Amino acid sequence: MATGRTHRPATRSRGIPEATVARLPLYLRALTALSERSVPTVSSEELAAAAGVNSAKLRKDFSYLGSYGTRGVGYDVEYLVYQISRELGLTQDWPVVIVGIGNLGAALANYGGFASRGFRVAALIDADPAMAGKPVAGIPVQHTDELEKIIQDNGVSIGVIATPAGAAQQVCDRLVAAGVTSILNFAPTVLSVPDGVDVRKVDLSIELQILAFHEQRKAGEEAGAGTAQQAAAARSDAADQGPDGDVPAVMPA
Amino acid sequence: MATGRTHRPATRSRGIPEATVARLPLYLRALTALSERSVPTVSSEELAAAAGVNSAKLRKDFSYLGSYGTRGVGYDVEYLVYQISRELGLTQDWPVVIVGIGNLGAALANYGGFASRGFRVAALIDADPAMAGKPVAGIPVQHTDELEKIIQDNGVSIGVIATPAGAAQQVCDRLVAAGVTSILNFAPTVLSVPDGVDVRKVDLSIELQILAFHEQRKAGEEAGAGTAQQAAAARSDAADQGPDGDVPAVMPA
DNA sequence: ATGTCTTTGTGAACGCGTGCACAAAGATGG
DNA sequence: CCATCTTTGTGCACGCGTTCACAAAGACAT
Repeated sequence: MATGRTHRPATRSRGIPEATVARLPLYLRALTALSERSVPTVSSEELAAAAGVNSAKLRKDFSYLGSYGTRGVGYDVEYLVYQISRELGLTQDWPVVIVGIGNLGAALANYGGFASRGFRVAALIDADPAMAGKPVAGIPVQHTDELEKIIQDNGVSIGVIATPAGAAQQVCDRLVAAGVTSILNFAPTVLSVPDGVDVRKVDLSIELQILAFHEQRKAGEEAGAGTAQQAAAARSDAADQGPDGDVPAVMPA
Repeated sequence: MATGRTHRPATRSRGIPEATVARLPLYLRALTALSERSVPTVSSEELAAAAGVNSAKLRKDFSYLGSYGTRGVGYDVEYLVYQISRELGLTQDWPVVIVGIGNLGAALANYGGFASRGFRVAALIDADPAMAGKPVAGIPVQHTDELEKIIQDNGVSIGVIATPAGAAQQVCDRLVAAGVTSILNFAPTVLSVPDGVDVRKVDLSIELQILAFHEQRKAGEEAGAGTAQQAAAARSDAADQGPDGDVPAVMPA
């Protein structure tokens, strides 16, 4: 998972476990798809399959929200969509600012998934004066000097940081000081924030490294057991070392 | 955290817990920074602070790798950088393909964090014939027809999917069939893959929804207890409803 | 050599999350 | 109204991950 929770150790928020909260958006997506196909009801088994989870887990997750199902029938799709939306706070409008309009920031601004669920890009902010006024995704970029004013005028409580790592903590501090209490961080840094502020991070590099670990392990197992050579054979230059073999100390920067 | 593990239920890979693997890149980043500042050794306490984790957790994590510390002194930075790099498989080259060169795909291609740790963008692939040959981040985009050939010629085992949701499963199937065994999925879909293939997903929309949940909870608590009005007051139009109040059924699409 | 001080490595307890398996609930048909 | 069948909701047990707390290990000074 490309995400990590910081702070809020594992406090059940009003009885709903954190792990369940993280799955609600998944259920909601599957349910929305069913709703668009005008499917009236769905069983836990079907919905679980669509969301890629265990059906018992799904039922237990829903049980935290209340008893919204009908035994022998399943769940009412529309009703469940509404209940989950409400639980996640998606029935209200969430203005969001994106700070750092580089390649990634621009991509995020253009991302459709933002607007679709109650999230509205209230402003794009960048430190480069040359960017100021230039429209990205139809929204003019504003300079960092305006940050505090933008946050306050728009009542923004969610900020997205897409700056270089070096600027992230500073931007974070300013966002928090201006009233932001939830931060989605794309910069490869550990942000420190005061109590009561939620930070979630998305880190491409970490995800790739985790994949590489498992990939290496697979390659090692293949080499160890005599089976399944095809993948190992296809790889050309992969420096066929054992998983534990001591290799010359060539380290990436 | 914008990531979720699919498959591989919780199998310790050669004794190293999954949770530990997910933190190793964090430690590595902190250690690399220390290394650049020529710091020779570091204590578990200092390093833990830099990585944003508990020091006991860090020590236990390192204990899975072996006994690399010196009691009374701490850990040798250079040695630890090397050991973790090796454990994560970063001492070898990992060619990666990015499929779907839209806004996000292009941003990923331009992302510096790729190249820095042994990951090399071997090819960019897009279904749009008009994109073919056009250079993005200095690499010419190739058409989807070439996918299988590219994978095999370059020995690619890690694929990044940045296509629209509708195309993701199909692209995934082709990647897997061609030999890819690790996938980083940015498309908002649940991918189904055969055993032995790892999928990690990065989903902006899910992260925002989780933040919204906690944000809503915070607002509710504030309203409930009579304290800390300043944040609630700053918010202008935020539809000041209780956390449980029944509201008119206005749902986002 | 001996004592002191720092810091690691880990045994043990605890809590969260997961999944099984089943009883309860309701729909449906006769 | 009763029997049957489907599907929910949940009690329970298990395992992973986290954290505490401390003994063991080594550095360093005397």
